Amino acid sequence: MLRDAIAEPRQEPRQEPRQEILRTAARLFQQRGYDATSMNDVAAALKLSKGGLYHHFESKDEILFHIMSHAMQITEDRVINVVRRIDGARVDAVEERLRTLIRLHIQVVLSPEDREITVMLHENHPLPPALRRKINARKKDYVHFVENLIAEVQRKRGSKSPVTPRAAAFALVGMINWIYQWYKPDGSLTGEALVQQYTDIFFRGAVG
Amino acid sequence: MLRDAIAEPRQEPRQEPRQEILRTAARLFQQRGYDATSMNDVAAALKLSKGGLYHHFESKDEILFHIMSHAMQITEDRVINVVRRIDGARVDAVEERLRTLIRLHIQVVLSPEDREITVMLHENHPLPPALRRKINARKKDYVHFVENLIAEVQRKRGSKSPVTPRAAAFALVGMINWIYQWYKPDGSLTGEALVQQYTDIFFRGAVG
Amino acid sequence: MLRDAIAEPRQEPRQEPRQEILRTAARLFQQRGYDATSMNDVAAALKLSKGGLYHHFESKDEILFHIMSHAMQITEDRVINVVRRIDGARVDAVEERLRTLIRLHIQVVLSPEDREITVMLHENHPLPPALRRKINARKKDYVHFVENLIAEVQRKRGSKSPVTPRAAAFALVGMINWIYQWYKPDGSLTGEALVQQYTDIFFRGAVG
Amino acid sequence: MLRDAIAEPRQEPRQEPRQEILRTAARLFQQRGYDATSMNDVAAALKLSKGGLYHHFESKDEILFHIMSHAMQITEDRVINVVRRIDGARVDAVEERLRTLIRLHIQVVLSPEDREITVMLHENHPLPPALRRKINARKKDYVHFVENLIAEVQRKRGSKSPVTPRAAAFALVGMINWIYQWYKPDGSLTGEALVQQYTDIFFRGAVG
DNA sequence: TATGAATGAGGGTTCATTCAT
DNA sequence: TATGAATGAACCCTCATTCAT
Repeated sequence: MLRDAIAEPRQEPRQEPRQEILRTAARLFQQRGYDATSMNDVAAALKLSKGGLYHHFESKDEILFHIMSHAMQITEDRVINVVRRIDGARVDAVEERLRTLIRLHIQVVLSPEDREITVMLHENHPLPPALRRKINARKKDYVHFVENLIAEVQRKRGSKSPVTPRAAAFALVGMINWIYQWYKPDGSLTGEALVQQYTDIFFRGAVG
Repeated sequence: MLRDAIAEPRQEPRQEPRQEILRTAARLFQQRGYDATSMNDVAAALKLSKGGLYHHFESKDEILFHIMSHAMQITEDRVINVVRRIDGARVDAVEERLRTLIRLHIQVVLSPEDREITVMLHENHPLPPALRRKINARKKDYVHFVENLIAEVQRKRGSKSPVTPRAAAFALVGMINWIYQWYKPDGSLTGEALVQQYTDIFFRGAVG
Repeated sequence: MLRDAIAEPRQEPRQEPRQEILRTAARLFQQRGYDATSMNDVAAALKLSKGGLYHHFESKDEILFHIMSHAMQITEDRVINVVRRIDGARVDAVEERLRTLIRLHIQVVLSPEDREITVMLHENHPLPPALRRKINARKKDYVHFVENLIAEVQRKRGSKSPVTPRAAAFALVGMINWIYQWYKPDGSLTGEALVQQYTDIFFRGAVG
Repeated sequence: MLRDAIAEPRQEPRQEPRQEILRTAARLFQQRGYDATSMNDVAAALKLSKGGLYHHFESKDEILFHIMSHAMQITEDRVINVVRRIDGARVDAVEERLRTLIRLHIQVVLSPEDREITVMLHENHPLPPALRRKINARKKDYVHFVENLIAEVQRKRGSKSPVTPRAAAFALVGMINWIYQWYKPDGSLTGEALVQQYTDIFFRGAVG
């Protein structure tokens, strides 16, 4: 133990090249699709040989899994953890939490540097079952978090809405996640406008 | 002989085999993903040789394209055309149109026998650009139809909502289309419940 | 016997469709090459189904063989038989025979309606050995005929040329057959000019 | 170890495998024809997997193109460049150039180790248009070289022959290139005899 | 005769992965 | 670590041929 710490200070593989591979692979997977992207493509984009790639990741599956894990991590860090930190003592804190979640979730989906999000949203099929289950569990946790938050807001508001938090959570997550299917950053709709629109729709309906 | 002559009055030029191929292919594409399904798989599922498959379709791409076209056709037939037929003279006809659209769109997405819908929603990447553009044009038309319908409802209601029909249309279509990603037919949420929940959310918000 | 002749007056397959198939196939084989032309291509060009084609010919090989046979027939009819008919009694008849052979052979190679010639010259490989041997025998006979003719001319002229009739025959046949590789009908060199040039070259050399 | 270090001073970046592939492929293409030779055949002859073959060449087309390029290179190196080096000052140098060209060209066609020559002469069809144009340009250059040489000889000789250098060049090239269609190395006609025969025919005619 | 459906073998090519160097 | 060569399975597709109708 001690010997290891001294004699081999850097036993674990360096993290930077792995990160760069994941970033590049995520970009390619997003642009062309996972199946249409070969390990050759990834290696070439990194100016690396195919063999070199396999020194960092055991398989293409593993790369996809790490991209998805990273995407979940980003979501948890930049949405859930931030929302959790909002002070619950204030009177309208709960509602602010929900509004913040909507805003942050949309920002994550729109963030152009986070290609892994789109990959996570789209590439469910190729992942081997065992790994898919892991990702799905985290996705489910996310929806649960949203569901609980919605329930809290309804409670705080004394809402008599027939809408169940569960369905509301799926609706919210669905309308936000679907954004990657149609949103063009150079279109007329800015990210901020989208946040306000979707917040309004979710809180007050679209035709009120 | 005579029996045949009576029972099968004429051997009309068979369009069926194409339909059966599309049905089977759609099922496999939905289950395993387009890229993960080989023409061999499709042929085997049809108890046909690979070569026999190519007697009916020129390429795997073409099959995918026809599946997607068919999915759009279903959507247009079973949602748009039905909605259009609702009598516009009645005082609340416009709102009923929108409610009907939500219901029918959800039913189409949930319909277990229409595998092509899911394929259309998911498999954008593999389609060659020229064919993809055709499908995308029809998808865009659909969203426009929804957008116009929402605008009408807002007008009829004298809505002062800051929500634009465009954003509302994307939100609605997104939350419905996303259903295929999580819905389990054997779960606790029935299709009809889902319709009511989503309608409420869209008309009055989720926490009102 | 008698019965046959009466009851089935046209026992043998009609010849016309076979001829048309051969003509069309020869054109396609010449344009695209034998291997690059599928039976489908041939059938389509004839506005015939693939199955229909096989009622007239047993195999693609057989078509190629008949094309080549026909090409040999043309050569024999339009070159050898004509040359043979030139009256041998006249004093310079032998030399005229050779000049005529050169002219007719070139005309056959250049004849735009006789696609089978080019096919015969080019497509040796695809023919099955047994059939190839048949064609090759006739090709050999042709060269022999040329060789004998050249020998006669040399004898009549009392030539002391060291050139053997055999080599001369190959040279003559080679330079004429090769024409299909480079000749463009719309170029500056007319067929008649080519005849005169090649005749001169063969009789008196190219730089005399 | 030490032995190795001495015997094989350095493992230079291997260009050999490509050369060996081209050599083997040329042999097979010549024997069976390009279309009748599969990549499997080539790989098997090299004791290589099909996939391994594609490590060195991108496509079958590319292999054919390189074979043909190499054939043209051989022709240019062993015929044109040698002929060009013949001293032009001597009085009969021009005629010697032409005689040398005939000899060297024939030797190239007869050379049993240069299979690519035959392939280049025969396999025009399979090459994609873009590549075919490149090869054809070099072929044309060759004929032009021959044409110019013939013109020079005629000039030097003060020839009054009606034979144009252009037609003479085609005739010469044709009769030589055609050799591959009939020549048997084990026949009675030696290469050297063939050279003398063809030279005589071309300079003085076959029946003079 | 003619058709259209079907077959089965094989075509060229791709690709994730392995491994000696 | 990194490379380049190699593998072997699979992929989409083509094609000569057959056969029931």
